[in-house]
Amino acid sequence: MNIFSLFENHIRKSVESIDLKLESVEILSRVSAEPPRDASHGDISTNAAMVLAKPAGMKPRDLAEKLAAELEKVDGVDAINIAGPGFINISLSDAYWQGHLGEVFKAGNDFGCGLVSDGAKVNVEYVSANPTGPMHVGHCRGAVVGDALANLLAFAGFEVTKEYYVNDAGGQIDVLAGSLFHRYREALGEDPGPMPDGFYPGEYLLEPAGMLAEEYGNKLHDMSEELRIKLLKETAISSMMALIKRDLAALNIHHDVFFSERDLHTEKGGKSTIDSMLERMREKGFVYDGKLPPPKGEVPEDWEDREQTLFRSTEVGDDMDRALVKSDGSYTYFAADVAYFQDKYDRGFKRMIYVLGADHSGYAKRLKAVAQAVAGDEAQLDVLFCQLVKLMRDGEPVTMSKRAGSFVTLRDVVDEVGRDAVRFMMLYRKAEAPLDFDFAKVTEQSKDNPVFYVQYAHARISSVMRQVKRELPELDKSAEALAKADLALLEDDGEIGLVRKLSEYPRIIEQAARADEPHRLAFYLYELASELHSHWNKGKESPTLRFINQENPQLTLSRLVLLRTIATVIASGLAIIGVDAPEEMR
RNA sequence: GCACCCGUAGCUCAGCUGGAUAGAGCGCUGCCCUCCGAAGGCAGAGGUCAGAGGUUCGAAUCCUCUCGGGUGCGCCA
Repeated sequence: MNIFSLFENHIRKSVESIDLKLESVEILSRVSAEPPRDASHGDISTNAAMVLAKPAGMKPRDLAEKLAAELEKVDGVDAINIAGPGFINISLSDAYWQGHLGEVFKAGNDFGCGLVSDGAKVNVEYVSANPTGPMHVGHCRGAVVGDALANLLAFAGFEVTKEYYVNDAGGQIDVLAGSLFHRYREALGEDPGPMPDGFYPGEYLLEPAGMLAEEYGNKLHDMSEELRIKLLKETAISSMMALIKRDLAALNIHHDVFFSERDLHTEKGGKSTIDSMLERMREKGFVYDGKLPPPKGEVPEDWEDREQTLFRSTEVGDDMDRALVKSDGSYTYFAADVAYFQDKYDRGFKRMIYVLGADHSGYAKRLKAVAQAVAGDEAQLDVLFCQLVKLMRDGEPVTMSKRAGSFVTLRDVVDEVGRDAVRFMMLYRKAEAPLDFDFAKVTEQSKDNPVFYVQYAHARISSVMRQVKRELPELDKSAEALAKADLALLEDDGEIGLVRKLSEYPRIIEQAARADEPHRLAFYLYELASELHSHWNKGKESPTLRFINQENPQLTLSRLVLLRTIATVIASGLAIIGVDAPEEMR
């Protein structure tokens, strides 16, 4: 129920009925109906006359006149005026808006949902932090943006899978296992000396080390190296993933699939997933043996020029070909990536979204190249980059240094400022822009803090609901009674204005979902809250505008419908962002 | 050297995939509580949209170049 697309249809029909001589109908896709920036320009504005004037061989204003004559016949249209270079501004009657409010109220939580897709499968991969320790604050933004985007797409009608790629293979895991063994020996009372350079010194390995010591005693020393390392790796990884899942849960993030990189390397019937992927790619001509040019700019001292197995990614848009096999014969991370994408494609996804940190920006081209090589135009791969977050305290940057031990974990931040504030603030900025996150501001309860401001609007509505029970105990406020309320009683400009703002919600959802920009929703909610606060304060000067009117229970009932609908939309939007809609503020 | 992102009010940022007189918050100035939550609202001042070209009815938005800031750039993960 997006009234703007509804009117786009009305406009197209009007175009048909005046029988323009258009060479192609493609141009019609540029015709749009949108809310004018300036409210005095009416309720809906269209560029139709300006866009179509040239192909139709007419002057924009003449065409506008003709279209206006047609559009005037549309139900609910009160007045039409033509302005500027040829804008057609449509004003809708109060009755239209009152009727619209009724529909929105009836739609309830479904208002605005399912408008973009009919259940197409989308894979959103986010977080994917290495399982070598707890999550740090740098992971935070991608986690929130990815989660909100997944929620948004699901609301818009996609069948979304939230996925986490577990990098549980490669050298870092060897190091992690080594670090755990070190801690294990300590737990047994041995003295293995100081933790070697490059190992993971964090205290988070103490717990799994203790568990190993308790369960196995000193038996790990007696095991074959192969068996011991296997056990250490498995223990370390499951322990670290438990940590990470706990941290994510604190942010209310729950993935559907945890995809293990190790599985791609594991041989089944003598062949790993990567092996078979390479065969397929070799057949397609994307795999060859050759030499890579040395890196541009500063060439590393230990650069050696040698022949290796390469992926012909330049063929599909990348800047250079990429290595698939390391000098020791094992596969590169990139090889696993190709196999991973192949796997997603084989699982039936036509669209894969990767939410990555800005430090991976160089990765976009090769990922797109992978998608092109594997799936051609059958699948779409989008990369969403989240810029860095600068932590601030009292206007001063918080310095982070692992060496100095002032390393900020994601958990620290959530514990200090709360889940809602973290999630909202991470989305109150477009992802590609850097973000300052000030601890002081985010915990402040004032309009300086948008999280609070939006939640406050919801709480205020709840407050009216509580108050009306006291002031009008006799009034039937049940859902059935609300559904029957006479909405024609709502005729104040502020009230109609609020309905108008509500009508934009499906449009915002659509645009945000199509552009992969969940932050738009956060800004919309702020605007909606602002209109509510503004209208609320008018009731202070004009008591007749207060929501509760003792002398007029019927009017009160109608206003409760308006309030309830606003609360529903705020709660709906906040749920997508992943923030609570509280009944009261504390 | 190359790639990607950013540059909008004193500060932090929106700007609806090209629309009308570029908008919020903070800060500054002045107002509004006998009243559903003032944890709020109203009004005012504040702009060469980094700069220069181009595309067209129309550009903060698209293209090219320049300047400035950030991130990354061989078998790491």
